[in-house]
Parts: sequence; C-alpha cells; structure tokens
Amino acid sequence: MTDDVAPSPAPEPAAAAAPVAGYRRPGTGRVGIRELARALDLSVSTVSRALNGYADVSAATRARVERGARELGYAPKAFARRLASGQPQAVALVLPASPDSFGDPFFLTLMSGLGEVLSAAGLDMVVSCVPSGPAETQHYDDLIRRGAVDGAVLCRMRRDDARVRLLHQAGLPFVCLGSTDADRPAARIDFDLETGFRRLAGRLLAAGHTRIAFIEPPAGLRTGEDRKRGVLGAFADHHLAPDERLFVAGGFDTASGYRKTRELMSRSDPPTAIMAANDLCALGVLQALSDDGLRAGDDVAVTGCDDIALARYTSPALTTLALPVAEAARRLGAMLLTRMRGLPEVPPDPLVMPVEPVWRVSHLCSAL
Amino acid sequence: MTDDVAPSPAPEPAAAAAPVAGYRRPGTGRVGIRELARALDLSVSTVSRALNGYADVSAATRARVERGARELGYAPKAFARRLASGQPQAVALVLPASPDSFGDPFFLTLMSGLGEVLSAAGLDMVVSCVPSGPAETQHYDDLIRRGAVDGAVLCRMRRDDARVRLLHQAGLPFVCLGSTDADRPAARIDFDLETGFRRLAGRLLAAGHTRIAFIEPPAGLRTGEDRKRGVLGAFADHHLAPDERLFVAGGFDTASGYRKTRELMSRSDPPTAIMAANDLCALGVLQALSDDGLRAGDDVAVTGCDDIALARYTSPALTTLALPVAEAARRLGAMLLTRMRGLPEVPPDPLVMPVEPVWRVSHLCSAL
DNA sequence: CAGTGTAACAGAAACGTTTTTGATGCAATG
DNA sequence: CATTGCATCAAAAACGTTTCTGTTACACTG
Repeated sequence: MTDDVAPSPAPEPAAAAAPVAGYRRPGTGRVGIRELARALDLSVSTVSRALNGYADVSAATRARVERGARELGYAPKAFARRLASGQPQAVALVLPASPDSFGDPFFLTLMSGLGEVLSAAGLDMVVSCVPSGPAETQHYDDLIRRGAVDGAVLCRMRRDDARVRLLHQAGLPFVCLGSTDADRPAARIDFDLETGFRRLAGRLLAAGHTRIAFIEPPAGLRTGEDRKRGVLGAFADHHLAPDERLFVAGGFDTASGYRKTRELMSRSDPPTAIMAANDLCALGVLQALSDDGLRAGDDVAVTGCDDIALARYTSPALTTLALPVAEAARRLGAMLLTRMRGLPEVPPDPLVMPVEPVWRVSHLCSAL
Repeated sequence: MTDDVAPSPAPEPAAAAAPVAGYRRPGTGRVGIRELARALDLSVSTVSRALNGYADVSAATRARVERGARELGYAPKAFARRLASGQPQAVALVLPASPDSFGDPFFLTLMSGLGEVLSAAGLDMVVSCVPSGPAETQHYDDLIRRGAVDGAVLCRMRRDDARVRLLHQAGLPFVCLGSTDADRPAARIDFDLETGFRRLAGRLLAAGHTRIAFIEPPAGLRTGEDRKRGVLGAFADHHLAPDERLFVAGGFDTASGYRKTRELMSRSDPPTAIMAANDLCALGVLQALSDDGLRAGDDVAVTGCDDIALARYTSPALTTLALPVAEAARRLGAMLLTRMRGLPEVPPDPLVMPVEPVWRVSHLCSAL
C-alpha cells in the first residue's frame, strides 16, 4: 500500500557519487536571508522580524530591509518557512478524475475562484486528479502524512464520506462544497439545488407535463439526492405522483444523457419532459432527441443544471439553473482561510447559496 | 510590486502571545523520523538511509524499517526533505485565467495527464490560474523565488515568450506545450496543427469551397500562427489564393465564434465554409448559423479543433481535429521529470505529435 | 598476528527559515 | 545616582529531514 517511501532502490551512487550536472541544487547561488542580512549589515533575525512585521524593529530599519529584499529579489523559501514556523503554505484540491467529469467547466471555475483567494493569501494550491473512491481517501492520507498541505477543499461529497472522517481525525482544516452525512459537522457551502430542481420541475408541471423524466447524477452523491428531492417536492406541490420509472440512473456526462434519452424515448410511453443531471448531460439529451427527429423545446421539454458557458448556444438554448460557483469558490476559500488560521473556531457554518433558473427555450413544449 | 513579504503588519501578538487554539502546529503529535527511529531502536540516520534505498543498510534492517514506517504511518515530510536534500517536490502549472478558456476541457485533460505521471513520481502539482500577460511572468517569478516549485509546465506559448526567458535565467527545469521563439531552445511538445488545418482546409477546397473563413485564435499565440499557416498552405496546394478578409481575429471561446459568424454571414459576400479556432469556438459558429436559419453541414461547412467530448453531440456532429492531449500531457510530464533529474542533459527534444481529422458531418455542404 | 578492508550502523552538521532568549544603550523614574 | 523601562537589535536554538564523517566489529589478507 504505502510503499512510496522507497522511491528508487538505487544503492546510492546517484545520490552520493556525483553531484549530477545540469540540475543545480536549489538555493545555490540564489540569495537567502543570510545574504540579505550580510548585505544590509544586520542580523538574520532582525531581517526576518522586519519582513514578518514584528514590532521591535525600527521603521527605518524595516524600510531598509524591505528595499533590500526587493532589490536583491529575495523572498523567504516556502519550505524553510513551513519547517521553522509551521505556518500553512499550501492547500489541497482533489478533483474527480472520472471520465464523466472531464471537461466539466464546473471544476475549472471552482479551481479558478479558489486559486484567486488562496494565492492572495500567499497559499499555493496543490491539485491532483484522482478517481473517486478508496484511492481518493488514500491520496488525502498521503498528502497529509507527507505534510504537503495544510488544508483541503473537498467536492463531490458523498453521504458518509470517508474523506471527512479522515480529515477530521488528522486534524486538518478543510471545507466542503456540498453537504455530507459524516457524524461530525464540517464547514461547507451548498447550492440549493433542491429548490432549484423544484422550481424547474414546478414549471414543467404547471405547463401540463406529467410524464417528467429525470436523468439522475451518479449514485452516492449527496447532490443527486438533493436534486431528486426537489423534483419529488414539485410533484407533491402539485398533488401529483411521479412515474418513478422515468427516474433513471445517469451521470454528469454528455454520453449518459444521450444514452438514457434514447432509451427513454424508445419506451412505449415516453416522457414529455426530460430533466438532465446537469448541462453536460443535457447536451446529450438534446442531441439524442435531435437524432430521433424530435425537437427539444417543442416536442419535448428539456432542462439542465449549471448554466455552463455554452448552454446559451445550444439549439434550442438550454433552460438551466445558474449556480454562483465562482462566488461559492471564493467564499469557500475564505472559509478555509479562517479555519486554517484557527481564528475564532468558527462554527461549522453551512452556507446555502441560492440557485437561479434561467428560462431559455428548451423547457418549452408546444406539443402538450 | 513585491510587497508580499510582509503579510500582516501585526506587531507580534498573534505570533507570540497565545498559541492560537484550534490549529495544532503541524507535526505536533504526529510521528516523525525521530519517533520511528526510537521505536525501532535505531539511529535517525539509519532509518533515513534505509527508507531512501542506500546500500549500507542490511536487508533485514531495511525491511524492519519499512514495516515500522507502514505501521506507524510515517512518511517523510516533504518540506523538510526539500530543505535538507534539495530534491524536487513540486512543479508548477499555470493556467490561463482568461474567461475565454474557462471551461475549456483541453486544460482539464492536460492537468489530469500531467498529474498522473507527476504524482507517480512523487511530485505535487501546484496549479494557479493567472491571466496571460505580465502578471503571469510575475507569478512564475514569485513561485521560483519562494522556492515553491522545482519545475514548471508552460502552455499557451507566445512567440518571444517572457516566461521562457525567466525560467532559463532562473535555471528552473521546464517544458512547454507548444513552441516559442525565445532565443534559447526549450524542451517541448507540439501538436502538428499546421498539417491538421491544412488537411481540413484541403478537404474543403477539394469539395469546391473557395470562400473559406477562418476565425483565428487570440493574437500572439504561436499555435494561432501554425493553424493559419496550415490554411494558407492548403490554398497554395490547390493553387488558389484565399480571400484574407475572411480571416478574422477571434478567440477560443464560444462567444467569439458566435459573434464572428454573425458578422461574417451578414456580409454581402459571405463564406461558404467557416473554420473555427477550436471546438468551443465552433459551437458558437454552429449556433449563429442556426440562428440565421442556416444549416451547418448543409448550407455552410464548419470545422473545429480539439475533438472535445461533446463535438460528437452537436448538430450536426462537428468535424474537427483530434489531438492526443492526454498522451501529450503524459509525455510532457515525463520530459519534465528527466530534466528535473538533470539526467543526461537531454537535448531540447522538440516532439511534434500528429493530429487526426475526425470527419463527421459539419464539414459537408450540399449547397455547393 | 598486525594490518587492511568492509559491512552496518551512529553522531553530528548541514539546509533556510522563525522564534526564543539575551544583550545593549538610553531615557525616564524614584 | 541607582533603577526601571523601553526600543532596538543579535545570538542561538529550534523545525524534520538528509548527508557527511566517523566508529565498531569482524573477516580476511600477507
């Protein structure tokens, strides 16, 4: 399992024999705090304290140090600082590497928003792509034991998520995008997808649809349950009972949207509306309908979720839910920062962010 | 500019006053090499040498150490190891944060492939999203000076790329996805987009198109020049001269594809074929045509580039170029590894990877 | 048998910071 | 005037590894 400790059983020649050419030992020749101190005729400790904003260094000296650092291009080495002070330097973001999320713009937006606030705080973001499942937890464990990161961001939450337990017991600060069932509460941000899907489905029901299909997200994901609860809620609102045979297991990818739609529409009693797990999935739905000679937004109503950039460019333009993911990412980052600084032991603040339907064309259905 | 050295001018209370609760100093309580050594009744140095595969430790001892490490869940702290040995621990990947590349699956695939081989080698991947331009170079500079990374991967190459000069002079190993003009050669992998676009355009010309529009990538990118050269080459192959007024500046995003197409098609002498900068852009083209009541693959021929997952789900299915980007990412990672290990001072191996047209439907045009 | 070589380990010095503790000079205090 | 307090700086001890330099015991050589 964890045999990563002995990377290469090379006896020792590569290490001790020759100082391999081509790769200069890092730090060599570059300016460290020692050189800076010497250049300024100050002690190392004073330079350090000046740069770190301690009070017992005169304004004049501080200015001189800062100027010197700028001129010599000095910045404290992150690893040394981490070793000496224990101050956090990096956080982990582990993305699902499942093929179904490849190319999901969602994660790029998440990453970008996160990176924005983290890098503003001087933290690096270590990202890795690992398939969901045990390997994922294993990967977190490795990151922690190696001390590679001082905090983590989780997404694609599952109920009773093993990662949450691991991070809790390791004592590593972390935040989640999405909720989980793990016994101990975790700081998180959630999109109110239940309400979102309820509104989407509500509108479809109000328009007279009764045979509404729902292509569900991959099993085990909390967000999948939320969405389904929303759809069911809408039926309840309208005092109607859904045909649950039209709720099929799907995924977040275009292919599954396509496949499931072909299957649904070939039934003897096909749906008049199809709600896709997300936009990527909805693209597959649109395509499948088109291949069947049907027109979305006319013969069949279709909805998505996420409002990715190209949702407005599909034909017909996709009705979907707009998620404030960039904003959520920034706030997630901020939440993580306060937890890492261990400030006022923030209560696990579950923040639910609203979700807004974007009524374009695809949800219409003149055939009804 | 570089005032990031004094993060918070807090006098020193937060630092010296109270050992803020909630955040346990990392390493505290966790097992270090010292604890492991004590538990095994060995010296620290022997444990280290055992784990690092040195020869002067008996097989029995080595096994005992490895077992102990596994049982106690010990892994050497990356930052301490980095400090003591200078062995590389992380590489940088800086993604363009321009809105036009948000959601481009290309980068997720790149990241995933890279991460795969890097993490197999025990390296972490530090990624950041920074808008192209001076800020980007600045960001690399910061990463280097802070010693946050020991290598870098560049993409979105520009001619005379400032990043290349910076990394060269900093002596940091790096590889590029795409070629550049910087005086000193750099290890890189390139997609043969010139040939790819030549074949795409060639087929269009062979089909009788003469008024071929080309929505170019953002200016300044090497890959843009390559693609254009390919298109021009095809015209030359057919002893024809293009109408260069149909070559318009565009971008890698859906919106610019849409906008430029509306503009092109509203001209008095519209094109009969439109070659988009990439697939995302082509989606905009398809949509614009559809909104104009035209049918791609029938009234107008359309091509893309990248073969993203949903290219096969557009209507009509998008003809495009398939790039082996996952494979390229893995090989880029491998190239970077050998350079970081400084092995046999590999010659800057420019590797050009072939690109394959995927003839679906959108390039057809019965109207001709 | 003195000497040499070697296998296997231990001790201690790095690595580049931060932080703790101490020292100095000088002004204000009693 | 002796003391206290303060402002400013310096010295040295961490931090958790790796690596350099010994050291020991033992088998071998001549």
